Parts: sequence; C-alpha cells; structure tokens
Amino acid sequence: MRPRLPEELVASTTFLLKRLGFSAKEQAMKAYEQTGLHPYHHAILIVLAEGSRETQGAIADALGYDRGQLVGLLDELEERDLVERRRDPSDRRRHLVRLTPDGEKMLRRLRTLSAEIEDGFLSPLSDKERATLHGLLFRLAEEHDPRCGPIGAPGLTV
Amino acid sequence: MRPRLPEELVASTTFLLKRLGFSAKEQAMKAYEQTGLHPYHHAILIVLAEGSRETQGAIADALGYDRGQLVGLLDELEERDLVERRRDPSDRRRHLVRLTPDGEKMLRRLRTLSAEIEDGFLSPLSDKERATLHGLLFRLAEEHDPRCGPIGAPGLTV
DNA sequence: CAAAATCGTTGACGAGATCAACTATACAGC
DNA sequence: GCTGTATAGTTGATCTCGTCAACGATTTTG
Repeated sequence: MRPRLPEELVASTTFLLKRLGFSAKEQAMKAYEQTGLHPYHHAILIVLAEGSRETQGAIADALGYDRGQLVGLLDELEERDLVERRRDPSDRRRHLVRLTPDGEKMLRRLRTLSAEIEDGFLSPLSDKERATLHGLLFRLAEEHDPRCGPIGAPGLTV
Repeated sequence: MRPRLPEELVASTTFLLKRLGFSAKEQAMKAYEQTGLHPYHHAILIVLAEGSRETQGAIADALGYDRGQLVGLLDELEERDLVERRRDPSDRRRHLVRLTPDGEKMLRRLRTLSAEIEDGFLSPLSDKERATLHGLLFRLAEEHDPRCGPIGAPGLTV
C-alpha cells in the first residue's frame, strides 16, 4: 500500500506544476538515453536549425545556459559530427557553430522522439483539452517571462 | 534586447510545464527565505498537521524524501522548536514527531505565504481559468501517479 | 536464543549548476 | 600606433543536492 499525498498539496496548482514539470523532465531524460544525447543537446540543435544564432554566446543566451556549460555540450555534439565549429573570420574570438548533415538528420529523429514523449505525457487529455492546457500555460509563461527571454533556469530543456 | 525563445520550444506543452514548474519552484524558494525555512520544511509541517503520519519513515515516504535527508530537515525544525521528536515507547527504534504550538503557528503563516505565492503566480488567469487549469493538471498528475503515491522526485515541495 | 529485518543516523559519493580566472582577440581614446 | 578596456571561448574550482551504503540500536521471526 502506498502512502497518500496530502490533499493540501494536491489542491495547489503550483504544486502540481512543479510535480508535473519534474515528472516530464524525468520521462524525457529517460527516453533520450537511447539517443546518447541529453535534452540539452536537442535544444541546442533546435536553436542552430533556426538560423540566426550561430555564435556560442548567442546560443547560450537563447537557452539560458552557462557559457562554460555550453562548451562541453558542443564538444560532445562535435565529437559525434552533429555540429561544426569554425572561427568567425570577421571576429576571430568567435566560433560560428553550424549543423552538419548528420546533425540535421539527428534533429529530425529527436523531433519525432520528443513528439512521442509529449503525446504520451498528455494521453489522458483530449485534443481540445490539450489545446486549452497549452493556451493557459502559454499565458502564464508570457507573464513570467514577458520578454520571451532565455530559458533562464537550469534543467529546462526540450 | 532579449534573445527570443525558439518557437519550437514554446509550442511544446511539456516544455512549458518544465519551464513553469521550475519557475514556480524558484519563486517559492525566494519567498520562503524570509521565513528562514525551505518549502521542504513546509511540506513536512503539512504532513504532521494531517495527523496519522508520525514516524520519520512515514513522513519520508509520504513526501518522497530520502530518509537521510529528512533527518537534517527535522533537526532544523526541532532547533527552532517547531516540532518535537520523542521515542515511540511501543517501538523504541522509532521516533514520533509532533508539531509544537510554535509549529502550528508557523504552519498558519506558511499557508498564508504559499497562498499569496500561488495567487501571484496565477494572476494572469481568471478564477474560472484557474479552476480549469487545476483540473487538467490534476488529471495528468493522476495518470502519472495513479496511486496518488509519494512525491517521488527531488525538489518537489510546497 | 539466533538470525534477519527495521528505524534513525551518519558520511561518502556523484551529478550538475555557478563562478572566477585565463588566453586570445577586438575596439576605443589619446 | 599604443594602451587600456571589453568580449569570446575555455578551463577549473567550488557548492549544492540527491543518492547510496554502512552502522548501532531495536524488534521480529524461526
């Protein structure tokens, strides 16, 4: 028999948010193991695929990562030939980071994976309910980060 | 100017969940600083106030805390005379933990605080929308923890 | 009475985030 | 053109926090 969760906690929306947020993260990390990559890596690939942000600083800022942290993540991606670093000829302090063809292929795979995870996670809800939920969460997110700024929090990834 | 968040991320409900969950946790921790207590402490006081769960093992299981972790948290609560540990006479391995009068007073204060935090966090939503959101999250939580089991995840607190 | 299980406690360990240098390069002002 | 200052990426130290294994005291089982 399992201990019950105090009702006072379950009654709190922010509690449920924390709980579900963590649970979603955990599930995602588990699922990503099969790829040998971390959700962090996925987020980086997404930013690169968007174009416009090519230097490490821009990537780090876009995702709210520490720049030192990003170095290691990019090392791992480069190790697997998913991205490519080269000096910016116009400013030799910078590195321009680019997706390789393998990187784009991997990104497609990760997109499918993440869609499956999301679908599974939301399985108890109908399509309409999912849309409602997303709308409400989006409005909260806007409010708490009105600038649509960086992720700005550790562990927040795809 | 702030970097924009990739739309691909914002389009994902689980991403928003992770983001908001973390944000809620961060805000709560900030707000709790004024009390000298951690949300973890609040969760413990809630469990104690419920009655029925008095031994350290039961408390830890109810909240999904590691038992070793709980020891330190209870030490801090006892230090401030908010709870009281005494040996269970019928099983001298156990400790029975009880709220003190000061503990109950503190719990009332924490409840107010946490209600304020929640109210602020949900401020962009109407009452009706808040109810809808809570309902949807609750159904997800049920699904992902059908037994209404322990919190089972680090960092999940009030 | 002996062996195994349980409770609280302690301490070691590892993952992960934060922060402070350091090198190389660019730029601004004199 | 120098010189000082700022920036990009890198590295390494540090701190926090959750996990895990061991231990002494006690109870339960056989």
